[in-house]
Amino acid sequence: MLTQAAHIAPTSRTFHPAPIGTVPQITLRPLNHADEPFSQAVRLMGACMSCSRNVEIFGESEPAEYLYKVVSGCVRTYRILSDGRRQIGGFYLPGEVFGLGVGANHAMSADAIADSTVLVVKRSALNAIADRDPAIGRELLRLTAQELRRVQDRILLLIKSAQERVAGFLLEMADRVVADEVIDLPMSRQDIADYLGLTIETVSRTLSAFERSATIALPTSRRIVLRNRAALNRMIG
Amino acid sequence: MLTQAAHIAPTSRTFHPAPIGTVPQITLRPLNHADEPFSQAVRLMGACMSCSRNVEIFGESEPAEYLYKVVSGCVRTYRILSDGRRQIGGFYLPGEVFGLGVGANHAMSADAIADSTVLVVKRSALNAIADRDPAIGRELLRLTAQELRRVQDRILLLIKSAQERVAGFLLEMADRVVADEVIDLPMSRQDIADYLGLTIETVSRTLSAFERSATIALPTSRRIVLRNRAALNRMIG
DNA sequence: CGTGCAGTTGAGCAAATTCAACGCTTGTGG
DNA sequence: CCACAAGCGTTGAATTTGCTCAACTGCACG
Repeated sequence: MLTQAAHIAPTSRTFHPAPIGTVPQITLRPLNHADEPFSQAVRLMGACMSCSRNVEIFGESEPAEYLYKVVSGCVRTYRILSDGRRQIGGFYLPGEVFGLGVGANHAMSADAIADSTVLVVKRSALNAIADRDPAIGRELLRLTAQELRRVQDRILLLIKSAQERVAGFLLEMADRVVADEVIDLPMSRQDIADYLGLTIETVSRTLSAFERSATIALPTSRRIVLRNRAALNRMIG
Repeated sequence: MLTQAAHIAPTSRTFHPAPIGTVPQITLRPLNHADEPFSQAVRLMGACMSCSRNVEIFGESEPAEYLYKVVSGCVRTYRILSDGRRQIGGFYLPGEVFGLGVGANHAMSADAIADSTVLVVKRSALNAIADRDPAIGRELLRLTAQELRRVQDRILLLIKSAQERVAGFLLEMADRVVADEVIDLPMSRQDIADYLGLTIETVSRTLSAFERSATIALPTSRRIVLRNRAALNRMIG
């Protein structure tokens, strides 16, 4: 009886990773660990594709044939509950991998929050070379364990008060985008609310309270300036 | 500003997996997948140890040298927040593996809820043979991904109402213990509360309400009889 | 028999949700 | 170009939920 999922944009389910031909404006930026066997394999075997805002990348319980790496933009994973509530599994920024987890089917749906480009690589191909090169398997395991760790950290957030959740969210985002003081959020208030298990109103009120106490500034609703990071750190305990 | 961690038993930090000599009453029961390379390796290379109630198995941020598999009893993992609150990461029943996740150090502490026996296997040994046998690596990945999935499912619980959380917990436990109607919980109300991000009073009240509505019966406080599983399923949506 | 621990229950309170209204920006069509 | 609708975000008031504090029960153990 919490968030009311609100307005899920009618994502066009037309997109599928199969058509390799759709190579868009490839922004070849320096990928991190670009020289490792895993990243190498992803770059060699992966197809680069672009998807615009609100376009679905894969759907819950669809066969999980591919692994994805964000090149630019931002992707969210989510589940819709039967009563319409939505839970966001995570936000994925450039350089981050999503679609992890074994089992035949995806546990969540994924779509682009902003216009994005994504590297797509066939899971079976990755597994095949993992059998020959242990480094690939280790990297897959490392990524999965890192994702596990991140989700565990979020559980820690979800048992806390609204103020602590929002503070924790801001610090997490500041940590993940290179920006150190000014954060440009790619996601809406509704996304943040569904990520933190709060309502959009509570998120908004909490941010306003932070602004009143000079902890942050809100030049625009999506741009957040951390004025007093120490105060935020104190909140999350 | 939620749960108040309450009464963490003074776990004796004396225990460490190193002393292999401490082989206790080894209950050799049929392990699941006992013939697979992974389980085989764990059985061959693992040391069986017993630990009694409230004895710590490993501590948060200790070096993660070992992997553990519950043989009998029940283990919980947890983190203590700076303000004293406790978050339980998970309960591990016989046959289940804990201590997963890479990185040099553990993300959580672990201790025995009831007198337990646990198989302990050196991570480095497992990694060494994983480089030669891809099946080991795959199984490690599978277990980590399964753990990830379980944690994601719990996030879905944590964004819901107290009633939904408790109902979800009961159904999860019913699913994991072989018992189909009568569940004997190994954990206290405080453990359940810290697992679900609720207070002990709310858990107790919710269970009482379930009993009044004839959804469950409570012969003793730790024994729960599911009288109307459909009603519980309806609650979790 | 008293002490301590685990669990239950009640009353009051604080926090977050719900419902509702409003402001701002954007895009669209006349 | 303006009017208007739609989407997003903010704010206020009333309500609900779950927490805090406190008392009380049953049980095990010395």
